[in-house]
Amino acid sequence: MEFNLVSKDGHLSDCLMKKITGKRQQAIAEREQELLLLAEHIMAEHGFSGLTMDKLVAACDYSKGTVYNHFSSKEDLLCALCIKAMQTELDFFYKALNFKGNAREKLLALCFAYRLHALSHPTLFYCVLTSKTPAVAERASQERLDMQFVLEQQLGEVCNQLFVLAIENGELQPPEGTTFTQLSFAAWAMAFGSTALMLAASTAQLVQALEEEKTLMFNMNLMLDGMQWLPLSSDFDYWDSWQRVGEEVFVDELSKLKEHTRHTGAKGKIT
Amino acid sequence: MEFNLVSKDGHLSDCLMKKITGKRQQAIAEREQELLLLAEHIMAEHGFSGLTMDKLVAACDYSKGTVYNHFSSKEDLLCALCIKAMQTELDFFYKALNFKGNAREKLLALCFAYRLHALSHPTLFYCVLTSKTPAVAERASQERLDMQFVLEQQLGEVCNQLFVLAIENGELQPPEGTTFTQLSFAAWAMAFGSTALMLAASTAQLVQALEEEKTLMFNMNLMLDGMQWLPLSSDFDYWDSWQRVGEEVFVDELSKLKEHTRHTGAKGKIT
DNA sequence: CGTCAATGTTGACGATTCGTCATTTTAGTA
DNA sequence: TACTAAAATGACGAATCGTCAACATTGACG
Repeated sequence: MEFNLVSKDGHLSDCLMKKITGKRQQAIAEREQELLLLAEHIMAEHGFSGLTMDKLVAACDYSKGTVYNHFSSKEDLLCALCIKAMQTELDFFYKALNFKGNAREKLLALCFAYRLHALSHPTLFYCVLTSKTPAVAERASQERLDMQFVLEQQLGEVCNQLFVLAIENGELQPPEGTTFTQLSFAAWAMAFGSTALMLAASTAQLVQALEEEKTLMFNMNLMLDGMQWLPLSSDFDYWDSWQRVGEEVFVDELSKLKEHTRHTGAKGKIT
Repeated sequence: MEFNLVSKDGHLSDCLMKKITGKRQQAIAEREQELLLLAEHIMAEHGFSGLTMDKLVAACDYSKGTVYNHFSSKEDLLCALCIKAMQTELDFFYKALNFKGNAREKLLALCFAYRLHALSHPTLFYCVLTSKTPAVAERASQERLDMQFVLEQQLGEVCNQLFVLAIENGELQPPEGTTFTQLSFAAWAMAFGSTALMLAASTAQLVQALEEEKTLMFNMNLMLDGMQWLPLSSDFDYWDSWQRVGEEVFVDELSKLKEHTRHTGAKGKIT
C-alpha cells in the first residue's frame, strides 16, 4: 500500500506564489510572516474584534503604508491569516497520512488532524470560518482569494485520494451513479460541520453534554458505515486507531496543546 | 403516528421575550422589525460589508440614538438578524413536520426546509454564519445572545424529537452507549456542514461539479444509513419523498424562490 | 386641565478606524 | 558618485462607531 499522493513539499504551485527572486523579496516575504504572527498575537490579546490595522501598525516597526503594501485591507489580512491556517493544516494532513493502517483509518487520521489543528490554533480556525463570510470575500484581494481557493483544492485533494485508494483496494464501492467526489464532499462536510459546531458551542456558554473528544470520530464513523466503507465500525476498533493516531503521529503537537491548555485552563482535551 | 411535538405557535418562551405591555411597546417592537427589514435591504443592495449603522440611520425615519436604542452595536444588529433568520427557519421546520411519511422522511423534510430556507434567504443565512464568529459574540448584547441560544435549542429540539420518535417506533436503535442526542447532533452537523459549504462554494467562483440539488439529501442518507435508521435508502425511494416535500409542503416558498432566481439569474434551483 | 416624572428621541460630537498618496528614503546599478 | 526604480513614510480626509446632554412625548394624578 504505497503512496503516490500529493508531493509532500508542495505547498503552492508557483503560478500563485510571488516570485521570490532577490534578497529584497526574501526579506519582504519574511516580514509578511512576521506581521501575520503579530496579528495573531493581537487577536489573542484583544479578542477577535480587537484586531485593527491601526493596532497592527502600532505594534510593528513599520509604517501604515508598508503594512497596506502587504494587505490591501483588513479583510485581506484576515484572508491571509486564513491562508496561513490552511497551510499549517495541510502540513497536519500530510503528517496524518503517515499513520500506518488501512485507508479508512487514514481518513480518520485526517479528521484527527483536522480537529487537532482547530484546537491547537482556534484563532486561526476562526479566521477560516470568517473567511467563508461574504464580508471577507467582498473585500479581500483577488490574488489572495485565488490562493485560498487553490489551498482549499489541495486540502480536498488529500481527502479525495484516500477515497480513490479505498476504491482501488475494493474496500469502498461507490453506489451506482455516484462518484468518489460526492463521497469525499460528504466526508468534508461532516468533518467541517462537526468541528465548527463543536468549537462554536464550546465558545458559547453551552456546557457541552457531548463527549467532545469522541464526537468527531463517532460522526465520521456513522457516515463511513453508511458508505459501506470496509471494515465497518462494528468489525473494527477505530477508537483504538484514533488514539494511536495521537500517540504515533501527533505526540509533539498533543503535548504542546496540553501544555497550552493547562495554562489557559481550557477544556478541549483530545486524548 | 400523532404528534405531541413542540407547540406550533411557540416562538420564544416569555422569559426572554421583552414584555409587550402597552401600545407603546407594541409600536417599538414593530419598529424593530421595520429596521431589520431595512437592514436586509441595505445588505442586499450594498453587499454584506455595506451594511453600516450610519446607512441604516440615514435610510430610516429615526435618529441614531433611537436606532442604538434597539441595537447596542453593529454586531448586535447582526445578531438580531440572525435571530430573525432562526425564527423563520423554525417556521419552516414546523411546516416540514406536516409532511406525511415515516420519521426518516420527516427528518429529510426538515433538511429540505433547512436548505430551502438558506436558499430563500441567503442574506439571513450568512447572518447566522457570521454570528458563529467570535467578532459577533464578543460585541452583541447578552440579551440577544441568550435569545439566540434559546432559538438554537428550539431548532435542535425539533430534530431531537424526530429521533425520539424513530426510536419509539423501533425504526432506529441507537448503538449501545450512545444517546439520541449524539445522533441528533451528527445529523445537525451534516446538514449544517453540507449547506454552509455548498453555499460558500457557489458564492465563490467554483463551478460546482456536484449536483447541488441532490447533495444534501444524498449526504443525509449516507449518514442515516450509517445509523441503520429504517427503512434504509436501499429499500426506499427517498428521492421521491424529497421531491414530494417540495410539492406538498413548500409549494409557495418554492415558486417564490423560482420567481426570484429567475430575476437575479442565480442558479440554486431546488426542484 | 395643569403638573410632573418617566420614558423615549434627537443629532451634534469625540474617538476610532480605515485607506490613500505626495513626499522622502533606500537599494541596486552604472 | 550619480541615477533610477522600488519601497517606506506618516499626515490626512473620509467614514464609521457609539455616546450623551438636551429636548420631546406620554400618561398618571391631583
